[in-house]
Amino acid sequence: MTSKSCSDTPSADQLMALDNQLCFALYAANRAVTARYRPLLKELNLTYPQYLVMLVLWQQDQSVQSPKVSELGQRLRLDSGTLTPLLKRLEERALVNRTRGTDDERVVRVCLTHSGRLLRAKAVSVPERLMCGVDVEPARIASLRGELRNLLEILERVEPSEQ
Amino acid sequence: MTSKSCSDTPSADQLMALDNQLCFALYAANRAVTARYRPLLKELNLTYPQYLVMLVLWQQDQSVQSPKVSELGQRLRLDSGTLTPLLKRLEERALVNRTRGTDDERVVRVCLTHSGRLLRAKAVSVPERLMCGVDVEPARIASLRGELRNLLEILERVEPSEQ
DNA sequence: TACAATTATATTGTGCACAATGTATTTTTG
DNA sequence: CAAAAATACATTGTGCACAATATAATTGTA
Repeated sequence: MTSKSCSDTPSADQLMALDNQLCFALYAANRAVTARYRPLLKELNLTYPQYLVMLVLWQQDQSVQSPKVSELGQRLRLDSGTLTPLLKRLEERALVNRTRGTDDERVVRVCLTHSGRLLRAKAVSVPERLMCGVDVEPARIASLRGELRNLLEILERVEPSEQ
Repeated sequence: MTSKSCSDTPSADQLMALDNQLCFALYAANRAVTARYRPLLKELNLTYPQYLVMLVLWQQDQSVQSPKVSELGQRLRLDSGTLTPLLKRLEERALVNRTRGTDDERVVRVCLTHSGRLLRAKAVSVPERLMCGVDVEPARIASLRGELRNLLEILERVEPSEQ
């Protein structure tokens, strides 16, 4: 007998099978979920990443200061190359204002406009309506969400040592 | 007492909190995982979606017939608008051949070239190396993958009735 | 206080995703 | 068999993602 049994060392074929990869499951599930959001967000005229930005802004609307672009980026794990044009489109639609800082002229703070705040009322029904007609127990959703956050946290913790 | 307790009916604020949404957990985890693939795939000069296409082609290389573009699309849940330019780029790099069907001139079949087949040898180490230095038990990965496939299956089953 | 290093955002370019539309080729139907 | 419907890709346009680079402002340092 060798030190490891067959079940311990899957073949290269098995390791490379599409359906055995976490990456593809994540990739496909993510697109299936965003596809489910799409018709709901279309009613708000928002894309999915734009909706995420609005969620952050709605959540922090009570804060003393509007978030910087970099703070939105940290929260959503997006860089300025993604956020800058996205925020400009939201600004064109008068949902947000981008204002250059007075003390530090490098920073841009993003705050909601009146219509941006109003849009929240139309968005509150989205989370409930999303899983309408989909037979999944809320507890399983919550557990899956927890597992994904755990994975994300571990991956982000490891990065600094690698690379 | 009302018919439902507070814990049964979370507030709109709670429902709309970014961290309470499955969608964001999926979105962020997916990008974190693909970011982990990126340096490994750069050694093969493949993007992540290109890698997924190659995985399908490597897996089906023994098949009697090469897959159609539409079959790749079904497998990966991608449409021709995504696949056509991606496959053209793989063809430019001489990893695949795209050949118009002889019997049915509408279909395009995609097969591996010699170098496309050779590239597999360089790719076999990717799955193992991916989670190197990341402290997650394989069993948890497998379970998460199962949950995601389950979710995907449910979402795809529901679609036809809705929309 | 000059000047180097750092910080925060913007710009450019490539490659997905996906909706909408176009085009050529079957297949079905009257 | 001809016209209509369906099929399979291709094209176009918009909006992310992200790498690489640029620009401007601030901070640290000799």
